[in-house]
Amino acid sequence: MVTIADVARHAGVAASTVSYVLSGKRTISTDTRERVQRSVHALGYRPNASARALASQRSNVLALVIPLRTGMHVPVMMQFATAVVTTARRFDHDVLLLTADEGPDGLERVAQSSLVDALVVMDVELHDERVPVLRELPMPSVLIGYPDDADGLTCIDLDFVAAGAHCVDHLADLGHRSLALLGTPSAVYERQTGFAQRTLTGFVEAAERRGVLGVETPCEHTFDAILHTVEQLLSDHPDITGLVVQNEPIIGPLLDVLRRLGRRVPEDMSLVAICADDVAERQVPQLSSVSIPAERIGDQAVESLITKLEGGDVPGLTLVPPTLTARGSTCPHVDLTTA
Amino acid sequence: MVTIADVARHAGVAASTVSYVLSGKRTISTDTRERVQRSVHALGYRPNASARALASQRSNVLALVIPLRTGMHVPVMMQFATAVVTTARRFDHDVLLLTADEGPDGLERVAQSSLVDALVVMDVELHDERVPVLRELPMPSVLIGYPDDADGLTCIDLDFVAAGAHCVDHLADLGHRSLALLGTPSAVYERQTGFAQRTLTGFVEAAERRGVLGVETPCEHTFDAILHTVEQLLSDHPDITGLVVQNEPIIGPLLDVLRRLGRRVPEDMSLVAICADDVAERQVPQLSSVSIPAERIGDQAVESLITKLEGGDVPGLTLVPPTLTARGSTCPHVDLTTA
DNA sequence: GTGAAAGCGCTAACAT
DNA sequence: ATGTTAGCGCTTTCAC
Repeated sequence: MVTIADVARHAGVAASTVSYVLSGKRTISTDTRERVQRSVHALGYRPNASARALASQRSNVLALVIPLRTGMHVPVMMQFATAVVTTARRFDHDVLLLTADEGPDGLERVAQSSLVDALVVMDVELHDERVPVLRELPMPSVLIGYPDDADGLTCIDLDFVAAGAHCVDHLADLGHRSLALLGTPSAVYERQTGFAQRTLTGFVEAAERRGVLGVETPCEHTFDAILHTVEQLLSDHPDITGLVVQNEPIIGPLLDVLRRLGRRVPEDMSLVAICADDVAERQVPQLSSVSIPAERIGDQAVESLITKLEGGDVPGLTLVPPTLTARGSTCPHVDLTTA
Repeated sequence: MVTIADVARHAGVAASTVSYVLSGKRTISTDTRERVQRSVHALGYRPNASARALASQRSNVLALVIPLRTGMHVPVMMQFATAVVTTARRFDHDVLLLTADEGPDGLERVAQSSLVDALVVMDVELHDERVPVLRELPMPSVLIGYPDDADGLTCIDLDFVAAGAHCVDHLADLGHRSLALLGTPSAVYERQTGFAQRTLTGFVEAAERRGVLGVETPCEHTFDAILHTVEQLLSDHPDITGLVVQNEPIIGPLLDVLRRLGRRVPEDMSLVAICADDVAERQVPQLSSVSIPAERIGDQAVESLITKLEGGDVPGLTLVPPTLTARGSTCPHVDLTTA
């Protein structure tokens, strides 16, 4: 292994000079700088990460805590993780992957041991036991999603309230008067994950504001559950012509179910999904949807973290505005009673 | 920050004694050990990771290199990553996440700087430019998938040749005489990713061995492409009654296409998929499938790596045997010409 | 503009 | 069974 001392010797300078050439924290004469750079190249020198971290009190590593439960929003999570890594690299940082099942202790472990300089925590629940830990940690963190009490934290999330409302507005604009939200499995609501709750809030409020019927039901992932849920829904509320779906894995089967029940999309039933764009585009017909801008959120999270590491200020809560893309699964409602 | 010196002072011993209590590399009297452990607890001591790494020449971090292109086998990759992290933690290691777009340089960077002790590289192609780099790196690595020239490397993969053959055997056993393999998009074959090629090999060889027709076609992900591909296939080979699908995202739409073409599954067309179990189980009918044991492969990869780190020997190539689960999408072929 | 030297917090010989 | 000490390779004062 080639060390900084080897480079210094090769270039005929002191080790500290090599260090300063590399960090740029001191003005160096063009002559020495080039000589050092040549030596660095010639010897193939790579600074030792641990030595650097030990001396500088900075590991240049960020922790990314991802939920372990699979099946939730897997493709979105991947996009997100990819964005975090890519952006971290832009700022010369690496990413340590933690699964949420290590719990609060895991955060403490990597933080207290100075393995990482800062943390990105995904899938934050309304009453998340990691939140108090994060507050006490001697390093910055950014949460994706936000807890009930977000005081003193930095949180970034899609504005799910607005997302729910957008779906209602889109359908109401098209003349639909009776809408239903087909949500995540009830376990997700019970876990009090913020996003499901907040979408529901936006949906209900917007329905009220627009004066349309807005009913809501959770939905499990099995085909039978979907079939039963939809049948029940349509028998309880036969007037429903607009469906909002926030439950990525059921989207495919749901289209089957509607077909099987004799409801054409969009002629008999308009459908808006809250899901990744590529999922929406893969369906037949392509779905009108509010997409999850995972990449944008990931970028934002890392940028905020870097800002905080450099002593800068960032907003406590950043809500990324949702955008709705109209595709083939929604169309104007034809009111048969007045037509 | 509380250091090992603080703990030593608190317990009235030398710093090295604290170190040895923590590592267990020396026999310590019960008395001192307990005293030290109490001090560790009392002060909330956490060894500094960089200092430890610098002194011991071991970071206790593994690199996990995941493909950046999304949409391929995202859920499988997630399972895999999760398994790697979980198993790494069992061996007291952490996982640094790298995206494949850093290329060979990325591997060199984290290895040469001693950021990591070893690497797991996913999605290895037949002629992978990272392979020569890995060979020269001063640390162990494990590849998921395997390149053309696997000499001196440690590779783990599902036995895709056997997977392709299993599908043929299953269908041939049910009396089907004309089979087709609906493969990945042609770009995947062109990239020379091993798994697609090898499945094809197993499929073709088994078809020959069993004396049945075995044709093959790549398939893109759009609905129109699927429709067109299947129509073409059935018009070229009207006798086909058995389909093997290795292309996870098209599975849902494919069932639609068959329905639209008036082929019932399994009565008119038996279908075997090579995909994750949960995907197979979510379809209607549930699909007979060869699953990708991502968790098992991830475990295996980390275990091999740890063995190598400890100086142990591991096989150059580990092929995980595939298992076929028969579900509702395959049934015996009724030969109308002889019946 | 550059060098010398003192740590950063830990591990692992080398002592006893 | 435990203590002493010399690094690990780098950053960053302090000194000139």
